[in-house]
This record gives sequence, C-alpha cells and structure tokens, in this order.
Amino acid sequence: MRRTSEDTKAAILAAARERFASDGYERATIRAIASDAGIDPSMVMRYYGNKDGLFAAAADFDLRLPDLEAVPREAVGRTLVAHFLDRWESDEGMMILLRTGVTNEGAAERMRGIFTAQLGPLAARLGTDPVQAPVRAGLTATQVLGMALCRYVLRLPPVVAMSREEIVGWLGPTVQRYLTD
Amino acid sequence: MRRTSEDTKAAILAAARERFASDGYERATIRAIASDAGIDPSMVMRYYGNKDGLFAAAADFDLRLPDLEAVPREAVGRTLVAHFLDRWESDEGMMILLRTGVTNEGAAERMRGIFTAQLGPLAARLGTDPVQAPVRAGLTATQVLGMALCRYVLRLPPVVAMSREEIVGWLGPTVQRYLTD
DNA sequence: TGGTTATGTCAACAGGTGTTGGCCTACAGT
DNA sequence: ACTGTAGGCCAACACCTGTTGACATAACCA
Repeated sequence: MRRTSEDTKAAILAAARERFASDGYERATIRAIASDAGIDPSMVMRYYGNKDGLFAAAADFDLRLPDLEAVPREAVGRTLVAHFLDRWESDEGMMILLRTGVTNEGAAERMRGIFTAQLGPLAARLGTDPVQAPVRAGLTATQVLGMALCRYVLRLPPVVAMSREEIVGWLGPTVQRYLTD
Repeated sequence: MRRTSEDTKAAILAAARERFASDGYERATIRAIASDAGIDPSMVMRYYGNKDGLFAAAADFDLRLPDLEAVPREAVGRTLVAHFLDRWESDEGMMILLRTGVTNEGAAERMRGIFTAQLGPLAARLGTDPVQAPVRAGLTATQVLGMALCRYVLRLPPVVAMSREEIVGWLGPTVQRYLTD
C-alpha cells in the first residue's frame, strides 16, 4: 500500500488542527484541510464521518494541570500562570477551542467542561471553603483566558511584547489571590 | 412614501448588530439580517454597499471611559470594572467586536485600536512612569476582556452566577494594581 | 394629470460548502 | 497468476453565500 490509513488519518488531523486554530470553525473548510493533507476531501468523510466528527477529534484537549500539592502555597499563582503559558504555546488545542468556542456552541460547551472539571477540583483542594471553589476557579479562568485572548488571538501589541517572566510576575499574584484569598 | 430611507437603514443596522453579536461575522448572513429587518436582501447592498460596509457600520463602538480624575485614586480599579460591566450590558458593540474579532482580522484590528487609543492614555494619566503605561493598559485589557469572554460569550456557570458587586469586589483590586502598582 | 423619484421586490448569477457514490489502482494473500 | 481489498480520486448533488440588474409601485411635485 502507498500509505497506511493511520498515517492518512493523522495527516488529516494535523491539518485540521492547524486550520481550526487559525481560521475558526466556519472558515476552516474541509476542502482546505484535505488540500493541506494532500488528499481528496472525500477521504476526510471516510475517516471522520462529517465535519463535526473531525472537529471533535481535533478539539481534544487537556489542561494537564500540575500537582500543586508539591509547590509551596504562596507560589501557586505564579506556578499556574507559567504552566498555562507553556501549555498554550506547545499545544494548538487551546487555540482551537478559543477561536471556535466564540461562535460554535459545541466548542463552548467543551470549554466549559474542561475548565469546570479541571480547574474546579484544583480550587477546591487549595481553598478552605468548598462552596467558594467554583467562583475561585471561574475568576482564575477569566484572567488566564483573557491573557490568552489578548496575547495570542487579538494580539494587542503591549501584551504580545511582554516577556514570559513579566507575565508571570504580573498575573501570578492575581491568580494567587483568586485561589487562596 | 411608505417609509423613509433613514428608517430602513436604521432597521437594517439594528438587525445587523444583533446578528453579528450573537452569530459572529461568517454566520450572520445578509439574508438573515434582511429578513429580520423585514426587507429584501438587495436593500442591504443599496444602503451599505456590501457586507464589509455593513459590518463597519455595525461595529462602531466607543468605550466611553469615565473621567477618573474625579474619583479618589484608590477607587480607580473598582470604578473602572463597574463601568465596563455597565458598558458591556448596555451596548452590543463590545459583543460584536469580541465575537467577530476572534476570526476576522479587520475586527481584531479595530479592537486593538479601541483599547490602545482609549485605555492607553488613561493608564498614562494614572501612572508615574509613562513608559509602563501601555503594559498597564494591556494587563487591564486582559482581565476585563477575560471576564467578558467567560461571562457573556463562553458562559462559564460560576462566572455567570456572580453578582455585579462580587465581580467589582474581586476584579477591582486586580485592575487597581495593574494601573497604579 | 403627468412625470420624476424614492422605496422596494424579484429572479438570477457565479462561486463556495458539506456530503455522497461510483470508479479506479496498487498492493497482499493465496 | 488471480483475486480481494484497502487506499485514493473524480464528478456530481443540493444547498447556501454575497451580489447584481431589471422591473414594479407608491408618493411627491409640476
């Protein structure tokens, strides 16, 4: 065989992730993705059923939050901000969810799921009052996602120009306060 | 005459703002907008030239930042956060820019313009070091836009559930620190 | 009353979209 | 050598998009 089906599936998925990340759901066309992967559009349908199926496969993402029990309590904020910056820059998944979640309800739902399921428990483990945990997780999400939005999507010049250390220095205390009062 | 052209233009613009705000640029079709306004799609072209022209008219927006010289320096953060919440909930313009700016470069450029031109000078007037002003304005943008994103677009449940006072209480000190160290 | 103009509709265009089914064709197993 | 099959392509479908130009009709002015 010229190529194994797994290779082709992987090539399609890689192309899809790039297109969804840079163009959003509607502007990322199956024809463009197939062209990037070097195959016919009908192959996309064969392997992923339809556009939604392809998107579901491409938008798979995990925050991979670090174990914060290992770090001193006062360093939680800075550690988390640094982790988010790393995660963001090494995986397109977050970019896909942000670009598509704004106009696509399915993607928005997935984003809600990721943040409540992963940031919520983390906040619960850190805080004293378990009732406040969801609010604390939500506040953290606003700051972290806002940074991602301004830096990687909207590209506000001063935010793009900031160094990694600057960002950790400014946002760290904010997240620290949101999570630990 | 059955209707003055100004009335029709206004009806089209109102429908367009709603569609752009809720659907984003690509999914807000001229046909749907025209249908909402109760006229034929071709009227949209007559009055606004093309879809981009209509969008330019619909995405007109001003932050209307308050004069912060009047409020005590330590209340700047809370005042600003409260103002943003008001502005956001009373005007669809911000929603339009956020929903479209994520996938439409023109809208992103407009957003950059609004925040650098309006938040920048405000930060410069408040801070001591004028060199730091753009960074401070950028940081404020990340927190304020992040809140807007999570509360009004992604609708993260704990963020939606928060009251106006809670938000001001949590985000006020953050913005205060970003702007006045 | 007649004519001009402003407001509006209709039908069609050219192109792009997701999606489908039939048809190749090169390889693997026998 | 023959056959079955997995990987891939092609052409077409039905629909939707922005956009255009020709045509209708009501209201005003002379």
